[in-house]
Amino acid sequence: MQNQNYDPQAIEEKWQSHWEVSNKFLPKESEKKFSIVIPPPNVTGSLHMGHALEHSMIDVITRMKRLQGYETLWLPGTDHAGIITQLLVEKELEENGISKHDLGRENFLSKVWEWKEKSGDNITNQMKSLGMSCDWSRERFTMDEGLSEAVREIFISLYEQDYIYKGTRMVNWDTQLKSAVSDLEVSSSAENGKLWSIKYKTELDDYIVIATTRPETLLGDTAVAVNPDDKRYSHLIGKKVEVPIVNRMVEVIADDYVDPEFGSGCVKITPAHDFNDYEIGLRHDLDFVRCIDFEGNIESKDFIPTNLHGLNRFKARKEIINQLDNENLIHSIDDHEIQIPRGDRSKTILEPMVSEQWFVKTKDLAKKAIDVVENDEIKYIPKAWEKTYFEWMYNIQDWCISRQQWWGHRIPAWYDSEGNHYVGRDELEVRSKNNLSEKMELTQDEDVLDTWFSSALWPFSTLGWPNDNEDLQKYYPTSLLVTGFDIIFFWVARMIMMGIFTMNEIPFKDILIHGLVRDSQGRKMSKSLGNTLDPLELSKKHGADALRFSLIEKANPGQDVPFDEEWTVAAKKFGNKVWNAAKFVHMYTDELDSYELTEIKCSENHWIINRFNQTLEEFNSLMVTYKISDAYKTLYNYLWADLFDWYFEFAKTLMSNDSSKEETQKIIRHIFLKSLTMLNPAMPHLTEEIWSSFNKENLIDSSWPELINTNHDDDNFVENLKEIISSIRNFRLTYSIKNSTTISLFSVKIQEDWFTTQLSSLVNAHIEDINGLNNEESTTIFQSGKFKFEVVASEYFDKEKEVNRLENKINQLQKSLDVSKSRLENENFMKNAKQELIDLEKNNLDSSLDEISNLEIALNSLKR
RNA sequence: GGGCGCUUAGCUCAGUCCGGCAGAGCGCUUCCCUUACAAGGAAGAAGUCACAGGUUCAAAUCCUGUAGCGCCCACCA
Repeated sequence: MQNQNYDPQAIEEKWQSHWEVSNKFLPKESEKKFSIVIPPPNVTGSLHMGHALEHSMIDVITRMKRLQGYETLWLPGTDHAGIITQLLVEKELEENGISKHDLGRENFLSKVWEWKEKSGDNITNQMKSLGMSCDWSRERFTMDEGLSEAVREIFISLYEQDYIYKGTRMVNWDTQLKSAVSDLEVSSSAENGKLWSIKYKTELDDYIVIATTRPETLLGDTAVAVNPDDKRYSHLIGKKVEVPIVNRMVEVIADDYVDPEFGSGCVKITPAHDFNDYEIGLRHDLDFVRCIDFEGNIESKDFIPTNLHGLNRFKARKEIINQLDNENLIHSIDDHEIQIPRGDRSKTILEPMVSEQWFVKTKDLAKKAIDVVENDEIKYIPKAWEKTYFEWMYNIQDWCISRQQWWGHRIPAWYDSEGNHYVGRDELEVRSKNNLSEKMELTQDEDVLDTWFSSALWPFSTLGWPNDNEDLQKYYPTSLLVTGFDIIFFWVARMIMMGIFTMNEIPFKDILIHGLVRDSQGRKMSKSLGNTLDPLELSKKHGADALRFSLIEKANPGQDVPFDEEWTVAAKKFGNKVWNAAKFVHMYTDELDSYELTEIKCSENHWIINRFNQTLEEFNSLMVTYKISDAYKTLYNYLWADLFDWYFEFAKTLMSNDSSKEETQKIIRHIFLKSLTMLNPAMPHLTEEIWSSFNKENLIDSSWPELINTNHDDDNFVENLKEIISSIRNFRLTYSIKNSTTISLFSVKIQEDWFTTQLSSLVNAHIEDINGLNNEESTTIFQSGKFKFEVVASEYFDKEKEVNRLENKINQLQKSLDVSKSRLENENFMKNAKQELIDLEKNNLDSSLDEISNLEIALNSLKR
């Protein structure tokens, strides 16, 4: 027997440890497989609302599949999150006055590992406390031995098949991290800046004006470009101009890139510090003169005035402007909105920098990854995201995978003293493969790989690749990926490419894209706005089940979730309702020895079975398209309105009668427990606890409901009954007739027994034959379908008010009647509409006419 | 500059693919402590389906355009 009150805290931890200890989350052998890998959270992070949403969605699907008899694996794990984690540890060290260079690489890394060990369990424990049904025995970490081996193997085979190359390229350089970052890790924002127009002397003893937003880069100018069709400057093409301050003579070149309409139509070209200029530099074979170093300071080179040496690039800008001004070389200064590229992690302004990096050639890999989505082997849900995916994939750039960091997978490449590189599993292998003498000194590449490189391997590396094992056979490709749209490029696209490259098979079939959790006003949750909510706190306050349900109830594909704590409060009330419903079922049914269903006779029981079946069917079909929110809203409405509000009341009547008692006891118990099973994936603790008060085995080991056989068509009689009950209750309210007052209802003929029994018991009425009614009495009428009841006016109500009520009712019916009438009289409608629809209108016409005429009779009797 | 999405009740959203009398939850109003549940029950009120045209017997739904909001991508110095 269950406790008196619903207390989530009292039951949730108990079941979490029970499930885990008794290995309930391990896959159970079955023909049908369902596997999913978690989008690995950062190992040092803690759970936020986005995680809670994502994990709740995954867990609902996972638990449903488990109940449906699939061999179900949800594989958890965490990501080493290279840059963020390193920054975090560096920051902590700095607070103690230690820099990572003081420690050196080895010592620093052991500090990071310490940190990882310390906080690594944090997020998994938080997941456990929300009841996530991951197979924790298979938990992985992107830097553990197996996954590191996978990274090495794939780096090597990509390299050997020419998909990885090392090259000197223009990259986005983060001067704080002192590392290259990929194009994707750059966010541009429009900011107010200046456009400086600067005079460059020409060899014709004249000057031209060039416009720039970054005057400090003129130190590295190696050309000035104009549009080839620009008549104003055609005489200068091929001539020299002098770059101020460094007094370098550079050529005026013609390039289509230059827009003659913008600024003066002349552009300074700095091939070493601008992406466009870099391209132009390549096209025109210009010199690449670096004038800013990797820390963002001006280089101390001979051609640069010494007062600028080592100066930070922004200070240098001021200094250069001053100097130009002194030399009278500033033509004008205008306000100008500029796009400032910042690093996602450090938030500092990035510097385009030419440097030597490792790249993945993506064109061919992307081609295959596009094909599998185009031919529907992989489906995005919602489908609209496929367009975004295609757009990026068609224009994909080579992927810069090296990072000048310490925390991460070190690049498996070694250099000899001449700078030649050799790729291999380790130094020994490199030597033997390349016939290098043992005397030759080799040093390993200092850099590590982009974190997303190891994440891209996640769907198979976590299953044990490169070892060909049972898990890989069974669970690859995985069934589903649930993730946010913000990492489609970072992660999803790359997993598809790497999955196909490595396994020759797609990594997952469906990609379910969820939305963002926002605050109740629809704003993004952010620390700076102070509108973040802590899922753990919410769970503590209202229960994990309530938190899960409040998220699930809003979680349709692609849909943002505007979250309000009220939703969680409401979900807890729902849990309480279910709890009390369970008590009710116990109270009325525990006395039976067997709950085996037998023949079903009662209309109300047929009705609830039909409602259950409809709900189950709708739920199942919504879940096929991952409309989790709609599925659970459907279940919620059915449970609360149909089962608890209506059916439980009907059942009380049925169970007070010996002839229908046992049948109803069986049905109510059966339906309740089946419905509870459907709720289980969303509210696992509550349902498991309730289940345990009815059954010996666990709900998690039970199975998903099937449709219940009923030989009875769904007639409308119970709906008629509900309608009449509602209108009589309305009638009571209108005339303040106390519930304790028994109303006398007169029926034309004594209606079916079950109907009148329910009616009289639910609205406290006494039902009599119409013959007992004095013809002179004014009456009012309640009708639905074939069921009709009259009530004597003088006993209960005010005639005038009732005339009003009836007239309103007639008006309503009349409107509907008019619609049907006009349609049926419309030749074109009769010609074109489906027969079904015509029949529907005819039926409506008939029933409306009938009801109206009955209401009019009552109306007349009142007006007498 | 390109691309995508959204606009339906006070709030959050279904419904739009495939046209057939506008739906749900929350909130709101009134009544009710009736032995599962007041964390509850009952009954209500509430919408020019953003706007303007068009197609159709029939449009929230299809077509064209407009406006507002949001997001993504992009090198105009």
